This record gives sequence, C-alpha cells and structure tokens, in this order.
Amino acid sequence: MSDPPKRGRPRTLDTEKTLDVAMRAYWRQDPADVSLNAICTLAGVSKPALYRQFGGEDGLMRAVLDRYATQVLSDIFDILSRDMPPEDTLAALTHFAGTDDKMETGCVFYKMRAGKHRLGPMTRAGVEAIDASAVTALTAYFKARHAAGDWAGDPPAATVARYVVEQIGLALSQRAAGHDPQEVRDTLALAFSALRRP
Amino acid sequence: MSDPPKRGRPRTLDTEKTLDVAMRAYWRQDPADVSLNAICTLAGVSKPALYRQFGGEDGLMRAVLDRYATQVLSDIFDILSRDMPPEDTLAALTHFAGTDDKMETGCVFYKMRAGKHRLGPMTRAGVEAIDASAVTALTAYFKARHAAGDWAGDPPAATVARYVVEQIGLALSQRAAGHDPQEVRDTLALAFSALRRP
DNA sequence: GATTTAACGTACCAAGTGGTACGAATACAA
DNA sequence: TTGTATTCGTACCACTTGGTACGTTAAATC
Repeated sequence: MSDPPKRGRPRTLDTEKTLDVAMRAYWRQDPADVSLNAICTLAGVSKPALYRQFGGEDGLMRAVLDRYATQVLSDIFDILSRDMPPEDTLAALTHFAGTDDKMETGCVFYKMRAGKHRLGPMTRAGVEAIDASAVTALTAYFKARHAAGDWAGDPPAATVARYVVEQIGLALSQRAAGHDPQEVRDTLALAFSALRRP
Repeated sequence: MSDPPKRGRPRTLDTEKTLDVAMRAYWRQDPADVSLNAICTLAGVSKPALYRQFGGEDGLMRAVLDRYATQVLSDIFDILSRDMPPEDTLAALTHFAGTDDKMETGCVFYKMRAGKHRLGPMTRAGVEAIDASAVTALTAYFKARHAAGDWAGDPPAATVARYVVEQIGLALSQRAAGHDPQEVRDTLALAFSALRRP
C-alpha cells in the first residue's frame, strides 16, 4: 500500500485486528449495544488510539461496515451475478439468510439499518448506499431474467427487488432474535413462493 | 373502581395522562430512545412519583404495553373474530398496517419486540404473551377457515400464522422507518399473495 | 390541636457513554 | 546530540441514564 519511511513514533495499533474485533462484536450483538469502551477492551486498544485511527464511533462503524460489505455482503452480489434462473437464485438467497452458519446471529448491515436513526452520518450514508445498491442489483437481475424469458414481469422488477431485500432482512432479523432456523426458512420460502406463481 | 377513604396526602399524579404521554412517546420514537427523564418532563411528573406509581421503567413500559394492547392491538383481534374469508381478512390487516393513519409511526408492540433484549422482565413477558396470543388467534382463524372450506390447509395454519405476524411486523417497521406507504402496501400485498395461490 | 399516614418533589447517586488534554515514549533527520 | 514529528495511553471531561434518600406537605384519625 504505502511505505514511505515514517517520521514519528511507529504505530502499534493493529488496524485489521481492531476492525475484526469490532465487526465480530457488531455482528454478535446489536451495534447499538456495543460501546466504544467495550471494543477498546476487546481489541486491547486505548480509546485515543481508536480515535486517531477512525476519528470516532461513526468512523469506526463505517469502516466496519465497509469491511463487512466486501467480506460478507459480496456473497449476495455474487449470487446475483451468476445469472441463474430465479428459482435457483432465490434458493441460494434462502440458504444464505436461513441456513448459513455465519449468519446465525444476523447481519451487521441489517442490524445497522434497523437502528438507522441512531447512526452517525458516515455510517448512515454507508448503510443507505448498500441498501440502494442491493435494490439496484436485484432490479437489474430481475430485468435480465425477464429479458431472458424465465421471469414474468408482472410485479415490476423494482417492486420485487425491494420485496426481496426486505424479506432477507426479515429472515436475518429473525435469526438474530434466535428464532428456530427451520421456522425462518419456512417464512422465507413462503415469502418467495409469491414470486414463483403470478 | 376503588374509593375507600384514603389516609395520607392525596395523590396528584394523573395515571391516565402519564400512561398516555408515555404511550405516545413510545409510539412515535423507538422505546429504547425514550428515557424516563424525557417522559417525566413530557408528562409534568417527578421521577419519584413515577416510581411510586409504576415501580420503575419496566413497570411503566409494561403498563403502557397493556394499555396499548387494549386500545390498539384489539383492532387486530377484532378483525380475526369477524370470521371473514381470508381475502377480506388479509385486506383488513393490510389496511390496518399499511394505510391506517394511527400506525403511521409504526407499532409500540412491534417496536418493543424488535428490541426485546433491552426490555425489563415484565415488559418482555408482556411482549411474548401478546406475540403468542397473536399467533394463537391467527392459527385458530386459519383452522376455522379451513374447516369452513375457504382455505386450503397446505402450509400448516401455525406456519401461516407466524408468517402473517412477521409480515405485519415488517410492514409496521417500514412505516416507522418512514418508507412510502404505497411501497409498504405493495410489499405486504406481495407477501400475502403467497397465501392466495397454493 | 396532635398524631399518623402517605404522596410530594428537590437534590442527589453510581454507572456508563462518547470524546479529549496532555505528558511520556519512540522513531527519523539535522 | 539535538530537534522534530508522530503515536502512545492515563486520566480526565461533560453529559445522560435509571434509580433513590429524605425533608416537606396535605389529608384522615385521634
């Protein structure tokens, strides 16, 4: 990245580790219930060090969100980019949200989105950007499937896209709340069944 | 109710008004974002007075929830008890969650349920009781409609009941988040359409 | 009038929050 | 060696939270 010989005292703060610890914490619990103090303790970092690196809670959450987007949320966009028929795509999404072990405690993005009003400006902007790009990607996907012939364009692609985003969010919220995974899958399957028979 | 001649200083605290103010506050914002101090200010009540009456935040929230259940949530149970065909019942529920002005800022019950882990024991118990009775009522409704012949029992009544509870919750969360009501109704209509064509 | 009973509310509490002042520490450059 | 640049972390800040101690006030009872 950047390795110009530095001048002052070398930094000891491990940015990657700190982000990783914070991400895990936000992932396991509700971000609103994870304090900066807690993250500092977990990561073995002093509060001023954290402020120097991320500029405050908002900056840290935003950095975590960006990291989470590239490390986890990219899976969803990958699924869409495979251009499979809706049946397979929805099945893959159902597996991601309803079965995948790593989503057992829900989703950082959806958790942040649920408490959007509590977020700082940078994090909120990040959440809105991800939300918008998810809707965009899904809209493009359904339009493409319509053009390919294996999707009836009855509910407009944009409506279906929002619908899918919300249903995945519901499923992940249920998982975070500790609902029985089978029940989560049942609900999601029922929700997606609305898209199969127009 | 009870009017035995009292002994000490007469109380000046208006329980009804206090509950009303608190309910409005919890309804408008997220209950987790409404502090006792704020309620005291809004209601013109001192904190110790509030503690004397309700025993603390948990007691107040529980009292508010109970009040809300009888004043607002009863509408939902009324809809179910009319024994209309599913199409009409689902339409009524859609209107309640997606159109009714009084649900414009969401629902106290679902807001509390969303932040269940933050609640005190009494309030949490109240939330769980309401949730359970909603599922029970919906299950009974769908079983009755199945017996009456205008409902195919393909997805089990219990599954459908949970599904409906969750979809209404999703719609009300969307309204609380300020989504366009038309979009909320579209999502809910799409979700309920899964129940019409098995 | 004196006593008892109970609600009143000011003024406090400890705990926790996000955030920062500031002197010590550690590197490179002159 | 001295100076400069930069990070370090202890110890604090102001503020908010839910909750309470306690002296005061107002009624019924004696």
